[in-house]
Amino acid sequence: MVKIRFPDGTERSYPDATPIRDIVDGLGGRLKKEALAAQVDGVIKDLSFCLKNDAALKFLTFEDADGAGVFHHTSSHILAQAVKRLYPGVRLGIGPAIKDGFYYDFDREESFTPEDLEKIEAEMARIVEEDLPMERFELGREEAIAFFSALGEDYKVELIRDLPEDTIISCYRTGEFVDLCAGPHLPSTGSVKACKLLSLAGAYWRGSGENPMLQRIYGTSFPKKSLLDQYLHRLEEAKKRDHRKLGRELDLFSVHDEAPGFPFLHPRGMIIRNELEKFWREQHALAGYQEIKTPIILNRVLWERSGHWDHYKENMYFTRIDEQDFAVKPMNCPGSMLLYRLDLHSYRDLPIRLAELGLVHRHEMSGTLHGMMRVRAFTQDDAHIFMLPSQIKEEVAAVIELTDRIYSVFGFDYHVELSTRPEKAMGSEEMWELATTALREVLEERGMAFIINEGDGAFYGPKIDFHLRDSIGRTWQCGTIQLDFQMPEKFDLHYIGEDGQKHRPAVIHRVVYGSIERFMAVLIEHFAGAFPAWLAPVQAVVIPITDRHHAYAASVLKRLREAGIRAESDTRSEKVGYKIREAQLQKIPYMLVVGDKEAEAGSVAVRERAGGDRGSVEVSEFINALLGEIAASQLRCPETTIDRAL
RNA sequence: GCCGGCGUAGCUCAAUUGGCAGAGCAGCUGACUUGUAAUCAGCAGGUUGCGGGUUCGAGUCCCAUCGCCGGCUCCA
Repeated sequence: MVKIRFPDGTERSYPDATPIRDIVDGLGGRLKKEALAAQVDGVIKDLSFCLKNDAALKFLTFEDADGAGVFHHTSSHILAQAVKRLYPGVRLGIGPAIKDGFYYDFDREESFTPEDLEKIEAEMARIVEEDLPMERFELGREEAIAFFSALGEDYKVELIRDLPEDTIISCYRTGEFVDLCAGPHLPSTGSVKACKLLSLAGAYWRGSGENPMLQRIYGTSFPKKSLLDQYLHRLEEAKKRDHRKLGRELDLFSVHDEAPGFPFLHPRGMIIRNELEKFWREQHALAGYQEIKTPIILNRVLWERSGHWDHYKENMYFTRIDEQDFAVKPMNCPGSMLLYRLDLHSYRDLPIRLAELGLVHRHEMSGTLHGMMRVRAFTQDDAHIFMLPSQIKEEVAAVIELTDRIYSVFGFDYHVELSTRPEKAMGSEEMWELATTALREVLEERGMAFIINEGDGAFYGPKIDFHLRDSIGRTWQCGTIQLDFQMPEKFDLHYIGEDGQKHRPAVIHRVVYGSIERFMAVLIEHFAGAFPAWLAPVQAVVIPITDRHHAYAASVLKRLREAGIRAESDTRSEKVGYKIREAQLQKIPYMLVVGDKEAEAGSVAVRERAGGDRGSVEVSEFINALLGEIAASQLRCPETTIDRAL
């Protein structure tokens, strides 16, 4: 007998080698129908898995992220099987579950077309209809290689050869189709009721540009058609928040064929940007930063010294001035280093925090450009912190706090990644180890969740990255904290220590917004264009009912503007409904309707963007309320910031 | 940069097997003087991304190029 413990704490005994499926069938209820797989002592297993030892057992349904993963993974096998049936010569790459779906990579001479996808979808439906059981079996290493070699599946053979020696090599069979796979899987193909292939894309084998490019088919699947429809609807809704669409509709920015990757900011977009910068300057002054500005074009010699010439040249733009080579800066650090080096620094002066809203240019590959999210010129809200080695952890922690505070004003959720030494790196292994450990310790001491991004550090040091989510769930790196022992060496920076000797300072490179352009893009999608009043390009619009109210409207507008409120008046000869509709579509926070009653009472009839008609109030009352709202929403001057600066 | 898809009026989209480039919204003009999400009428708007080719004839087919979209790679 084996003793099985369930999540609710109950325990039951079953005969040795009872398949999990029998247990769930015995329990009956909702789970009997919905269980897709199970966690045995935390390890995900097929329902056909036989329990031979005492264990904690948790059933997984589509509601569980792991359960959905199993469901999608099985869907990807069905996709591969359908493709093999329709196009027998195709060789298989890999086909994992991903967030909200799955993909499979195929190697085929001809390109798949959208029509092919329809055919494949239809064949997948047939495989689901056939309700083929998913049978797991294991092969020895040589057996497996022989098996997939015979099938001509060279990529699978390559995968097997690269598996660690002690790996159990398992395969799953559905009807005539067998795929190399660690599993687990659904018991059969029948439960994948609703399946949709979404897109087609090229993808390098094993993610390396050196390798051949395969054709990747993306899809998603659900246990019910209604869930699929819901998902597709959600996707449609999310696309309406796309910053490129809202940027045009709200007249915030544009991109032009004449300048790919270099967005133009319109007057309304500029207001948002200026508000962001204003807020940023306040926060950084409080946190003890000083602002500088360094040149955009600097001599080649500087870039050779900093290492950019060797490590970053392919991303840089160059020019010649008076027969000398210059480069347009892709980063702000070298300029900042020059400034630090200008003076002699005492250990008592450290840390020195030099902040710069620096415009950098990078030659990004054309295929990667994306609205304002990924561009070729952007402004980093940069800062370089020069400090004693003993101050590293404290300063890193302070930057994390500042970032968290600023993000929280916007209501962003974010996740954190720690990126380690890349292949093309400067400096010794020991230095990297030291720097990486310091960053890791700060994160751990603060109890922050983070994932490790192996080999993704900057060429001069490891980094902590803050990622924000766009409207359709893609994440974009915004804030980053990079620890650097290289630039101080390269630029021979030093400070005079207590002992009167020269010592090497450590440097942190950091950004909070990341790039103001990208941050604005994320912001637009986050608020779906409906900005809080402090950021809204137009905070209030006055709507006179008829021409005879224009004079009063003008007087209200004047008072609003004198109070520092960004306001406009809509004096077109249109009906109130028309003007309101327009203002709603422009997502203006407040609409102030003025007619006879208001003109007489010196009031405005307030309509809130979100809340609708709020009735009439005195003009001064409205102004005070709005100014109060603006001040409150920025949560300025929290005590912790002031403490730190002192 | 690579793979696939797409470029028609300011925006959203039509145009049959290759056969006269069109609609709504926005814009302009006029009328209407309006009380919380679209008043009516008229006018104007185009070298179909750009450049070649096939054809009696190309928005439509072919080639090349630029840009955009979705991915891959890379990155703030």
